[in-house]
Amino acid sequence: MDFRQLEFFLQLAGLLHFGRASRVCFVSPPTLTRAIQRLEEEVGCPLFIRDRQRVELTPAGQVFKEYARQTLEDWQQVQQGLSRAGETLRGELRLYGSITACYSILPRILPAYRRAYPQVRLKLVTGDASQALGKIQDDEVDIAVAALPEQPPQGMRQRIVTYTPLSFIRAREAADQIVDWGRVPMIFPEAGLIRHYLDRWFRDQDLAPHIYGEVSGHEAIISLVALGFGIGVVPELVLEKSALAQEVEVVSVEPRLPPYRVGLAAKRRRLEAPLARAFWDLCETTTQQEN
Amino acid sequence: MDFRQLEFFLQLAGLLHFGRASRVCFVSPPTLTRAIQRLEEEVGCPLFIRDRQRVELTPAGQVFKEYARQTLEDWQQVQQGLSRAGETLRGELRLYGSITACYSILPRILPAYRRAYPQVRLKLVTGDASQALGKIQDDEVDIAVAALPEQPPQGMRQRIVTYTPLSFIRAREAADQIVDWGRVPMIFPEAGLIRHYLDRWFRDQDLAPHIYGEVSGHEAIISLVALGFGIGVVPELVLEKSALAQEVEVVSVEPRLPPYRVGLAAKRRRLEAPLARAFWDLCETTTQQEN
DNA sequence: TAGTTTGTTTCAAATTTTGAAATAAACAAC
DNA sequence: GTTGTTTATTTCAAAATTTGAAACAAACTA
Repeated sequence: MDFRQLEFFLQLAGLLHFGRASRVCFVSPPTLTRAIQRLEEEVGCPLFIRDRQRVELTPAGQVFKEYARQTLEDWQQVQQGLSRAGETLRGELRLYGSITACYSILPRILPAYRRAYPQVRLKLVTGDASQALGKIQDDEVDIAVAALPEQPPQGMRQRIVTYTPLSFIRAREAADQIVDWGRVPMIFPEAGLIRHYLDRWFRDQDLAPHIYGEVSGHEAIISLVALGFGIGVVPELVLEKSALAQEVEVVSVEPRLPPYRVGLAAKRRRLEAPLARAFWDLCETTTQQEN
Repeated sequence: MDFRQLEFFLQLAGLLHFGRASRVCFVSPPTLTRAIQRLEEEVGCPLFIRDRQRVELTPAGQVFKEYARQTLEDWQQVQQGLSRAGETLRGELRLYGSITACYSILPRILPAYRRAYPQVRLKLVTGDASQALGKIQDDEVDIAVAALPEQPPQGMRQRIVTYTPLSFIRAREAADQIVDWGRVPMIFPEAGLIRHYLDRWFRDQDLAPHIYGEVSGHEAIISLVALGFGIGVVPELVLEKSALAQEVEVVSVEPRLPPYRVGLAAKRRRLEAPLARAFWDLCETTTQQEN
C-alpha cells in the first residue's frame, strides 16, 4: 500500500469522476483506474460502485475515506514534526536555473525560502536553458527553474510561474520596412524550446527561413540583432532587462509564437523529499499556478 | 511511502542489524539498505546511525518507530474491519496442488480455512507438480501447494510445510543385490525438481545414468519399479500412501538426495489480498514454518 | 598481515508501472 | 434506428523502477 494510492483515492472520492480525478492527480485515466483496482484488492472489498455512468462510494468506501484522510494527515504530521526535529529543515537543495530564469523567477521565491529555512544550503547552478530538463532527468539537481515544454516527460512535474511572450526583434534603425520572411536573415537559437517553436512556425507557413546565424544565449541574440545582422526571437522578459533594449524594437507578427512558459520543474520522486517539497510549495503561494 | 518500507523499518528498528533484518524481510541487504535510504529521504532526516559496527535509532527514528507501529496497526485494522464488513471474507481463492501435495498438505489446512471463512469459494486445480510454479508466475492461481525449489524466483514467497526424504526404490524381489549405478536401469521423472536432483546426483558422482524410462507422475514410477523395470526415486510421503508400497523397498544410498520440500508458494503481490493472506497465515499456525 | 563481518555501491536483469490507442458500454440527439 | 458523445477499462509496448549478485569499503579480530 502506497500513500499515493491514498491520495488518488481521496481525489476520486471527492470528485467521483475518473477522468477528472486522474487529471487532478497528474496521471492518465488507466493509471488511476488500476491504482484504485489495486487498492480495492488490497483492502479486500470494492470501494466504488462504477456503473459507467456514475461513480459512487460503497459503504466500505465511506469508511475507508475517513481512514485515508486520517492516515495522510498523520503522515504529514510526522514528516513535518521530524524534519524540524533538528530545529528547521536542514540539508542541501540543488537548483538549476537558466540565466533568464534566475533573473525573473528566483528573486520572487528565494528570499521567502531563505527566511523560512535559513538552515538549508542552496546550491544554485546556472546554465543554458536547454540543459535544464536534462539535469533534472539525471538527478543532478532537485529542481530546475527554466522554460517549460508543453508536455513534461513522464514522471516530471512542472509548475508554471509566469508566461512571457516571445517577441521577434530587429535593429531599431531598420524599422518600418516590410519583412519578407523567406529572405530576411534570421538569428536562430542553436537549440532549445525557442528553436523548436521557430522551426515549427516557419514550417506552418510553408517558408524556409534564411538562417544567418545560430547562436546560444538570449543576450547573444539581442546583440547580433542590435548590430543589424537580422531578426531574432527572445522572451520579452529578457528583452526588458537587456542593456541593449534601446537598440532593438519588436516586430509584430502574425501568427504569434506560443508564449514562453517559465517555471519550476522536478521529478515527482524528488518532490517527496521535504526540502524540495517546501521550495515547490512556497512557489505556489508566491505566485499563481496552473494545472 | 509504501507500507512495506514501514515493515522493513520496524524490523530493522527491532533487530538493529541490516543483514538479519533483510533476511527476516525476505529481501537482499541492498534492497533493505535502499528502502531505508528512501524512507529517510522522504521523512527528511536520518532514522538510523550506522557506524558500520552498530546500528542505532536516532531520536527521530525513535519517534518514527511509534508512528510506524501505529500506522501499520491501523492499516490492518481497516483491512480486517472492511473486508469483514460483508460479514466474513468472501470471494474466490484459487489454489493449485500437485496430487502429492493435495494428499499430504491440504488436509491439514483446508478444514480450518473452511471453518474460519465459510463464505470463500475455493477453486482447487490439481495437476503436475512441475507446473505449479508456472501457474503462480502467470497469475493463474493465487497459491500453489507443491514441491518447492531451493531458491524461489524473485518476487515469490514460499512457506515450507513439511520435508520428506527422497527414497531410491526397487522391486522387493530384487533385494540385497549390490547396485552398479552406471548400469542399473533407472526410471526417471520426465521433468521437475526430482529430475533436476537426480541429474545433479549422477553428475556429482561422475556417473552417466542408464535411463530405462522417463515417466511423469510418482505413481507411475512406483508401478514401473514394482514391475521390476528398474530403480526409481519418489518422496517417502507418496510411497507411504501408495497401494504398491508392499511391492517395493527402499535402497539406502549415499550421498542422499536433498530432502523434498513441500509447502505453499505464492507471489508476494498476491499475498496482499486478504483472502490469500488468510490462507497463508493459517498455514503458519497449523504447522511449523521456517525462514 | 590475513581473515571476518557488515553496510553500501555498481550494474545488468527482472519486474512493475505507465499512457496511447483500442474497446466497451451507456446514454443523448436527431 | 443511427450517429455521436462521454467515460471507464483493457491491451500492449515502452519507460521507469526495483531487484540481488558481486564488488567494494571500512572496521574490527586473530
